[in-house]
Amino acid sequence: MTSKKRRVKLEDIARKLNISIATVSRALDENPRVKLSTREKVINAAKTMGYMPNQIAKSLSSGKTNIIGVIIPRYDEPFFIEVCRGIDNYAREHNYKILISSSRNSFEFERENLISFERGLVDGIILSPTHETEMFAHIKNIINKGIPVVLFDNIREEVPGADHVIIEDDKASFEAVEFLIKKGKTRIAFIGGIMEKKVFQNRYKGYIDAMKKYNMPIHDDLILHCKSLDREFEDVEIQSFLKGVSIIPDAIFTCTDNYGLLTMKTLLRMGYNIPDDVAVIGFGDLGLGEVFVPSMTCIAQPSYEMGQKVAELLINQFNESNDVSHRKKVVKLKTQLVLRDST
Amino acid sequence: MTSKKRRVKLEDIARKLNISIATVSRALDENPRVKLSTREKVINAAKTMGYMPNQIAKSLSSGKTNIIGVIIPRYDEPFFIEVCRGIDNYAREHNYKILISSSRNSFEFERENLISFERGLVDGIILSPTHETEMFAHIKNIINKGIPVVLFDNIREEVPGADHVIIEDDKASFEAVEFLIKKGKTRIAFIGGIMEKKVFQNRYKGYIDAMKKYNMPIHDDLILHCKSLDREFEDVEIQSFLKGVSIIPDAIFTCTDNYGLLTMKTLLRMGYNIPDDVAVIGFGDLGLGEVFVPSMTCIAQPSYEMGQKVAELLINQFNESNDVSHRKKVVKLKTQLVLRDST
DNA sequence: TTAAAAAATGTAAACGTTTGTATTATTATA
DNA sequence: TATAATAATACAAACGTTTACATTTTTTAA
Repeated sequence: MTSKKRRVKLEDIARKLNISIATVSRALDENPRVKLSTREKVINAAKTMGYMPNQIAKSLSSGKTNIIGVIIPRYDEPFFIEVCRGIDNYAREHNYKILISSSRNSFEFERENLISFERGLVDGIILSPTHETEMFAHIKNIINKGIPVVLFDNIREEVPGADHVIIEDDKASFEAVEFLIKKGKTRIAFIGGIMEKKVFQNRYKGYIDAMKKYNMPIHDDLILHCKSLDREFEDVEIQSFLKGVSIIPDAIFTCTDNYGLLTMKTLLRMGYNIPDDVAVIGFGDLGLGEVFVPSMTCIAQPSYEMGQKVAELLINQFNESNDVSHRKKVVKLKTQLVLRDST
Repeated sequence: MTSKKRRVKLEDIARKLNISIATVSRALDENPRVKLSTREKVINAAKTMGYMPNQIAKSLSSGKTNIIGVIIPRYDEPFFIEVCRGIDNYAREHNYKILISSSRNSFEFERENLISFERGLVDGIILSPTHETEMFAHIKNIINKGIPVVLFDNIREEVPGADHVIIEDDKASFEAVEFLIKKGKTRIAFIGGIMEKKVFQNRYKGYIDAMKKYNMPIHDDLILHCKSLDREFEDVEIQSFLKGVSIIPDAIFTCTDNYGLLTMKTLLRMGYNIPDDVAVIGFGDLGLGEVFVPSMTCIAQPSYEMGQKVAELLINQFNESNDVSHRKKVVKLKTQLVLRDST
């Protein structure tokens, strides 16, 4: 039990059975070209000797690693985790593993991650660009090298040769705001995120569109574009917004579950009643909205399904001919307004 | 732009510059054995030709993949994500990537994942065993093959040859319950998880120890071992527990943030005042406790640090001599009781 | 019982690196 | 200016597979 236990490899089995490596390899593959009795001998020997194929050698030989690279802007956002869960699930069913890395909301990290994926470790890449990502050269580069790419969530610009999966953000928030208006709310505030993010642009657009359509006055005072990329500062920002607002809103449409929860928290602490004084809507619906008291009305985003879809598109690319020319599918996923006590 | 763009490899550079592959390889390594002028030529050529090293070939040749395999019981638990974030962070700083997979709370999946990691894809493994994991043969097996292993969180049995990182669960919950007692609470309920999980055993132990030490009556009626492994059913279980309880508790010690939040939610809906009627403590402190109204007192677990520690131990193992004999460090991390409005 | 066909196995190149050792080119030394 | 020492480079094996093609063995048919 002390010794240098070398991995057993095909050669060892071959030597033991006095046959060639090729035959061993084929036997373990259940290749009918090798006689049944030999196959059985090999499989037995492999088992008793504790053979485990070397994935790296396999990959080098086959040119496939069966690994999918995933780049998300951050880990501490349930949305991304949920998407990853969806990816993982679909991928595993199709015999792929996923290698996740975070770009930490930084374009530079995103680029680095992408480059590190260029080294042949992954068969394809799933990427959710950061808000800083304005240039797409690094992505196009990867695609030009023939590596399949699927983008999701925050897509500022369609990248030729990649597939895209997005949510109908504008439509979703339009509907949410419309719902508030129809409830009779007239002073509807908006809390969104950095406008560098396409998703926040779209959610803002939906808000504005709905307000305009119903001829509601739009007060700049009632609009906050949260700049923080960090839980703690989001809280600070929202608090000071709510405390400093000149007109008291009777509803607040919020672009994130977390914004929604923070908003409700602050409102409650300030002594407002939800939903009677102020109604609140969140975006995402990743579990917490249901637990809060009062529970939070949310736009439910199909995050898990998004992950599955994204993985499906990528794996389809693997199986397509390498004809890059006519890819670029854009899949839009639908949301749903889930009504709860906060409205 | 149509064509089969083959990856450029060392050979291509070598041919172009009319030198040997070995020299190219060494030049790119900045190996002083190759003349400075040659090095520069090679590096330039590599850049202009768009050379990217092939990670797989490198790994095969070097016997190192620089990938760490991580197995967690589930994705949708902020604790595990936070640990992964810690691992990822430390790993990246030391030039490792992480490959996460979920055992989905199933021993069988855990085993499968472990086996798939035996195929040489990862240099070492970080594992948090599921509650179903009673046998450790599969882990010992891996260790016997010389693959470094670090275990964390839910460790039922110390595995020789592996490092362990745990939290002082019993101590933490003892302190929390003691705190409640000193606050004058007398009917302290306990809500924990499946007793197959060591962490829940320990947290229960801490509760019992504290109650005994202060001669508090222990009512079985006030104790719930939640069996669900699923958010939705946790809610159902806790609700029916709270609604069916014969004595109204004046405090509830809870073994999870989520249990705590669900408890608070149900109590509030039932019309109780927190903390005046009932105080509540959660375990974990992964962000939500702060947002809830009232905010939740929690035992703060150093999850991120746990991840870092675990990664550190693994990477240390990589650098040690392969002398398996005297490994098996057990690192215990401290918790902290964070006081908020729910107590 | 032998030639042809089919089945089983073997040989060797390939995947893209790294690296120990051998070889060649350059410089220093006498 | 020949030679020893050193610097620079090249050769080839190794990492553990897969697989096209070659070879050997077995079976079939005449």
